[in-house]
Amino acid sequence: MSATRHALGELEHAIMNVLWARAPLSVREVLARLRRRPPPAYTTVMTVLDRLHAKGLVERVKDGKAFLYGPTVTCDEWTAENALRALGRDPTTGVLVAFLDSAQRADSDLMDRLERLIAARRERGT
Amino acid sequence: MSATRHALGELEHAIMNVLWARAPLSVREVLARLRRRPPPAYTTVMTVLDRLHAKGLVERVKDGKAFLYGPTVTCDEWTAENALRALGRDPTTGVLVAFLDSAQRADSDLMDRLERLIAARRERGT
DNA sequence: ACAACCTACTACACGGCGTAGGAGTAGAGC
DNA sequence: GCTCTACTCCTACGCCGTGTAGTAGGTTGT
Repeated sequence: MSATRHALGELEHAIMNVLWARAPLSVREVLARLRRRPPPAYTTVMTVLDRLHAKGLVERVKDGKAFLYGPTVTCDEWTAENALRALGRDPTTGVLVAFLDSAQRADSDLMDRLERLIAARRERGT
Repeated sequence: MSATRHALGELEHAIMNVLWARAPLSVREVLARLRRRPPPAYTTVMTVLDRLHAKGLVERVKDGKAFLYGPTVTCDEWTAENALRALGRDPTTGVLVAFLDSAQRADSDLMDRLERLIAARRERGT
């Protein structure tokens, strides 16, 4: 069941997006930047931030009487790790082939970009 | 808004693994091949197969009085599509870089294998 | 001291998943 | 033909995660 331990809900993800766009932010600032109608209650945002904090996805520091919240991982890292986790550890060749198949279908440039990034990385040494 | 929320539960995944290993199978055969203690009830397996069928992940055909169940996608396709979905559509360069970072950390060969597969695919045309 | 603002604790609804019982049904053996 | 049996279908319940929020209680400035 913990296979999806890292799946976020919709509001959780929206809040992470706010924090990824600009951090650190107070609860009130997060609430203000959420574009949802109707806007959730202050305490709703609070609760979700608490849960994200419990999951280790956000950290918080006291600023006066309020907390400021910020992400502990970048959006890119988070996204990439999720994708890698989805691939499973020690992916078989079959999985990788299917991955490239899907990638090419979805975005014909994706493979090129991957190839260039791998090449560039190799030039930089390891 | 999880129309495309394809996260499977633990039992669901275990059953998919059974079907991926050998299909088509009847409910009883799936049950027999599940290595769980205590073994779930026959109807539990039935219910889960029903749900997987409703999700479009398995198909079934009548065989006498029983149904035979088989996966509609291969394990590789399923895994690869999940990974690609996790990357998001139109992944930024930052995401791809982070993906390669994670990949290299997790499995130092992974990038090499990806590179070779991309090269091979390019040689085959397209 | 009071008002405004913040956090912490608690709660409830809802949906997905694991779990399974009981009803219904159709073929198999007597 | 009638029962036995195996299978499916329908229904249900508990748990947990998530969205949602109220209330209580603390702190700070006026």
